Amino acid sequence: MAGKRERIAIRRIDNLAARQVTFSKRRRGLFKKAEELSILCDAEVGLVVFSATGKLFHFASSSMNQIIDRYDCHSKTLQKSEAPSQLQSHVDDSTCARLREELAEASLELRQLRGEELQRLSVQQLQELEKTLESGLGSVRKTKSQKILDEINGLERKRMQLIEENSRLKEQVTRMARMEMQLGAESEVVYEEGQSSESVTNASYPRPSADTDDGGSDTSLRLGLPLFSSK
Amino acid sequence: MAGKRERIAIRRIDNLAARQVTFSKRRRGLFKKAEELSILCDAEVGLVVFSATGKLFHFASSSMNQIIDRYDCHSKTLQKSEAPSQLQSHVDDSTCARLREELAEASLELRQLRGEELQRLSVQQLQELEKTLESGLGSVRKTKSQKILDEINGLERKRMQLIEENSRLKEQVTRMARMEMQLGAESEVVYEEGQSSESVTNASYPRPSADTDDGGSDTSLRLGLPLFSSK
DNA sequence: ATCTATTTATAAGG
DNA sequence: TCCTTATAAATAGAT
Repeated sequence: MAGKRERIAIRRIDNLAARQVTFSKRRRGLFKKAEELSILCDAEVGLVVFSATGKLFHFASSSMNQIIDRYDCHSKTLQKSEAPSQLQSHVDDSTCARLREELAEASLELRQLRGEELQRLSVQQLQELEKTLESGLGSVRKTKSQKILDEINGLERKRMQLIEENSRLKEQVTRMARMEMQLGAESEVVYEEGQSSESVTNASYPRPSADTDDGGSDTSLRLGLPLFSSK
Repeated sequence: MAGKRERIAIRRIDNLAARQVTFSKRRRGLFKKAEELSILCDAEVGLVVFSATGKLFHFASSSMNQIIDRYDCHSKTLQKSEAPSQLQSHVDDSTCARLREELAEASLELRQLRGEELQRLSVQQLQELEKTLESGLGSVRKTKSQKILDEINGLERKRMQLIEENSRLKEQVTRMARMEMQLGAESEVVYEEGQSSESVTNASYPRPSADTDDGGSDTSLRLGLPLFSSK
């Protein structure tokens, strides 16, 4: 009886009648969902649709003008020092429009690089996009590896410095212990000795020499884990 | 294991967390459907959503400004005489500055996705960039494959149509040749015969019937070669 | 974010 | 356009 429904590809429907039928069905669905979103989630939603034949359909959870204004000024974060001189600010109506265009274009490119809105692109364009992404990915991975190696080397260097400092300290402790020993008969005071050669604490004995650690001894570098995620 | 789903009433969701979760889910769905409608039905679609927290989300099949302009035109019905007062231009410097900022930001992001200016990024940020690129690349490849298959199918269909037309033409030629033969004694004129069944030219013999090719017989589809570059 | 049971949207056909 | 039905897609609720 009824149609065996099939999945359809998202590309322009060639048959005019079918396109119009689909347009009304999906338009209704879209407007319904727009309204539901605004109600369920307390969001402000504005939706404008022009059919291929030029007919206008629109929905606004509040008023369309209000939404358009809010969209236009979205981050007019500035109360700003209003220079009320209309002479100056009027210069750039067209500049503004051009900026908007450029921004729209850049945003589209960004979305496409992120894998969105690809349907209208030709195979040729997709090919270019793919090449761009591959090359970008290559650079990113190379840079990341380099940075990771740098950080590892940095850590290694610090570790070495600490080991050195550590032995110096141990030597010093030993020397002092010997001195105490010689005076021991008089004062009966003995210092404890011994620490694993790997553990370093900021012992409160007088510092043996100048600070050999340039830029503070912060050894907790934050790596963007997990390292080496995949190939 | 998973939730027994229940139908929900369409009214504001009271629980904040639930409202936010629903917002992101439904927002994605709505935007997807908006894009699909614009592509499937060749419609111009503009969608603006402000979350309850004031965040802006938007989609435009062409450019939002264009859509807003077209919307304004329709709703006003009035071309009207421009009030030439300087108060007219409501786009001020702060908007312009904001646009410039956004554009700069978008440009930087674009360059970084393309693998430039990565040095100042942390390993963490590079990691994120890498993930974004990988996912974008996946989408692009998927879309490209689909388009290539579409084009192949289209070509195959056209080829079939041409083969059919070809046989019709050959038949016609044969028929005409026979007729000439019968008249041959008188006029001594003979038409040549024969073409490989694969080759089709626009023979200048009278066309056998109406044009069966809707939308022109352009069979030279441009594929973005090389196809199937890599996985 | 991920998973499923369910609801919802919708393609195909009258 | 509306109706019907089978099926694809979205998503509520839970993890």
